[in-house]
Order: sequence, then structure tokens, then C-alpha cells
Amino acid sequence: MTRTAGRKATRKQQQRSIQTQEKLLDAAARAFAANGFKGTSTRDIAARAGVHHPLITYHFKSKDELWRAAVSRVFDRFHEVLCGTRQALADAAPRERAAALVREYVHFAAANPELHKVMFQESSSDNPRIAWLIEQYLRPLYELSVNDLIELQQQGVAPPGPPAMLYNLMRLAAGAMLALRLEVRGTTGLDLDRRANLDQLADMLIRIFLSGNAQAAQA
Amino acid sequence: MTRTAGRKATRKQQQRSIQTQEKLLDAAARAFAANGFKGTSTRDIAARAGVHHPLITYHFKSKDELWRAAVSRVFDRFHEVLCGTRQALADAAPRERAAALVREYVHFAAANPELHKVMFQESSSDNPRIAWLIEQYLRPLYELSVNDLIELQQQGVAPPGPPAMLYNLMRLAAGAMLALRLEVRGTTGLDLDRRANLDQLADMLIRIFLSGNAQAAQA
DNA sequence: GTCTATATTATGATAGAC
DNA sequence: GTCTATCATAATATAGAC
Repeated sequence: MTRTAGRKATRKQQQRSIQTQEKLLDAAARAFAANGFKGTSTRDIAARAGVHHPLITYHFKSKDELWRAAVSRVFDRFHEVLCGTRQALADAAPRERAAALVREYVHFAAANPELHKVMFQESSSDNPRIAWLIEQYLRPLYELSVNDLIELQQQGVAPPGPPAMLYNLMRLAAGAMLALRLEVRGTTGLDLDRRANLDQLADMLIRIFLSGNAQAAQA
Repeated sequence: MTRTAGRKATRKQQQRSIQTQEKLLDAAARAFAANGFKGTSTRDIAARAGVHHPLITYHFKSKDELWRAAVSRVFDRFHEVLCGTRQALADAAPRERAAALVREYVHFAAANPELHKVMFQESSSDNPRIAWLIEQYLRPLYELSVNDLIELQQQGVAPPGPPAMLYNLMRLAAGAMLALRLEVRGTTGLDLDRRANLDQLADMLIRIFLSGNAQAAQA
């Protein structure tokens, strides 16, 4: 009897612990995205999550490790989604596969603005966090994509020029638009919370970056 | 004799005061660009400037006003440079004028990375500073540029689509590349501190965004 | 115009009760 | 697993000597 009760209590506690961690990870991602690592206090994160702030130390040991955990969660999902789509379209024509990936990229970035906000926040200075982000996620993603991009350039689908430059233009143009949605709206009146405008953005990116004459080049 | 000495002393003091303010404004722009408003301490700024931190309150009253002063200095120069080039090329063909402005934009953003870093930092959350920045600088610049851009689209030089979307893609692609130079280098190996790569970036932007068939469209 | 000293609040992290 | 209480440090800002 005592064992059963003990097990139930343990299970409940474990569930609550996981819930608390989830709430903290969500709150941390939003707070770090909004104000950067240095500009965010652990008290602010705890308040957003609705938990007491010493629980952060309890569950994540330090502010630094909480940052890594929160960022990992967003980037892991991003990586999964992109790789999934890429594999699912392994047999599609390169141009159609690339177009689908652009659409996926835009919609994921719109639904998860923390992704690019955190990147922009930490990339503005030389610090251990951006080095970690590059090592863990950004460089691997580039190395996964660059060969496809070069192929698209050779087929004349993507515009010529250094692949690294083209890659950065594409990802940063889309990323900045979606991370800075508030500023974009205030400055130009463009509302990227509307689904129609989001689709139009993806179409525009595809038209600009992936609509070269597929018969040309290779000369 | 006392008057002369007094005047000399006053003049010297005024000069030193201006020097101190300049040093503080430079340091503030760099610090705010690197760590955002909330992530920057006035002590850090004072240390970068090599002055004692109570001098910030003395010269600028508050951290908030120092931010405005530092940002104004960068954006005023930016505005001057762009408007100057625009007027100097009033008689040039629209495409050549636009291309020259893109080159100007890229080189100014490269030489003054604080411009876009500050923008990206503060744009990640809704706060009074980004509202001020939009009101004072970002929207006026857009309203100054959008008619030219529409004209370029009508002439078939710039790609079709909502002008606001095109405007944001152009400025944010260039701005993000140059604000995130460290990240771009770490992720893709592209070194935008090299003058040659900078020129190539401007050329690529012009090719992508301003190389439509000038005879087409208008249909 | 410049400095030291300090008031006051906020921060990251910990100790120990329950 | 959760809470209160607390420590040590760093923050913005001010007061007042020189």
C-alpha cells in the first residue's frame, strides 16, 4: 500500500517537474529572444513561466545552461522539420524541392520567431553563445545545404555568385523579415501575421532566388 | 587679465566636455549595438569611453537619453549620406541611381555596423525605443524610397510584388549580412571585412534586385 | 568639469525549512 | 519537488567635495 502510494506520488511529481521545465523553456526562449542573454533576468523568465525563480537553478543549474536548453529545443525542431522535408522530397526536381524548403523555412520562422531573434541578439557581439550556436547548428545546416545550392546555380535556377553569399542573402532576408515583424509593420505597414502575406513572401523569395532559366548556364 | 584667463579656461573646458561627450557617444553606440539597451550597463559604456561613469548622468541625464543621442548620431549620418547621393544623382537613369544607392547603403552599413545592430537588437521586442526609431528614422526613409522603388518596378528593373515587401527584403538582406558579419564568417566562411567581398555583395544585390529587363513590364 | 562616496534597487545563485 | 529567506554583486542614479 505504501509502495503504491509512493509510486503514484513520484509519478505525479515527475510529471509536474517536466511541466515546470517545459514552462521555463518556453518562457526562456521568448525572453531571451526579446531581450538577449545579458538583457534577460532569471526573475523575468520565472515570472513569465509563472514559477518561483529559484526553480531555475534547481532545474537548469545556471542561466547559461537554461539558455542552451531553450535554444536547443527551438533549433532541434527546426532541424528536424527541414531535414524531414528534404528527405521526403529526395526524388523531386531540385527546383521544386528548393521551393518547398523555402516555404517550409518561411512558415517555420514565422511560427517560431525566437529562432532568428535569438540568433540576431547573440550574433551582434563576439561571445561564447554565438560560437556554440554556429558550431552546433548554423554551420552544420549550411554544410547540409550548400551542395544543393551549388547544383541549383549550375542548373541556372539560382543566380550566379559565391554560394556562401547567396546562402546568407536567402536565409537572412527571410529570417530578418520574420524576426523583425513588429518593426517591418511599423516602418512599411506590411503585416506578416497574415497568412496571405506570408505565402506571398515565400513566393517572392522563390521568384527572386529560384527562378532563373533552368536551361541556361553550365556553359 | 582675469577675464582672458577665465575665457581660455572656459574654452578649454568646453572642448574637453565635447571630447568626453564624443567618446561617450562612440562607446555607447558600440555597447548598445553589441548587447542591446537592457543588456548594456552605463558602467560598461563609461569603461569603454575611458571616463568615470557618473559623467554619463552629468552629460546625458539618463541611460535612455544617451541611447537616443548615440543612435541619432549614427542615423543622422546615414540619412545625410543617402539623401546626398540621391540628390547628386537626380538626373541619372533610375536604375543607375538605385544601383549607386545600393552600393552606398552596403558600404555605409559595413563601416557603421552599429546602425543595423541597434535596429536588430531593439526590434526584437515591443518597446519605446523601437517605436521612436521607426517614427524618427525608419518610416521617413521608407516613405522617401518607396516611390522610386515603385517606379523601378513599373519599368521592369525591380522584380514585381508588393513594394513594401521588396523594400524590406532589400534593406534587411543587406543589413543583416553586415550586422552579423561575425556569424556569417563563422557559419559560411564568408569574410565581409574584405573590401572585395563587400563590392561583390553590392554587385550581387544589384544583379538580383535591379537587373530586370528595363524594356519589359508596364503591360 | 571632474571626482569620491553612497543611496537604492535588481541580479544570479544558494541555504535550508517543509 | 517546492518554498522562503538571504548572500554577494552589479546596476542606475544622486549628493556633495574639489
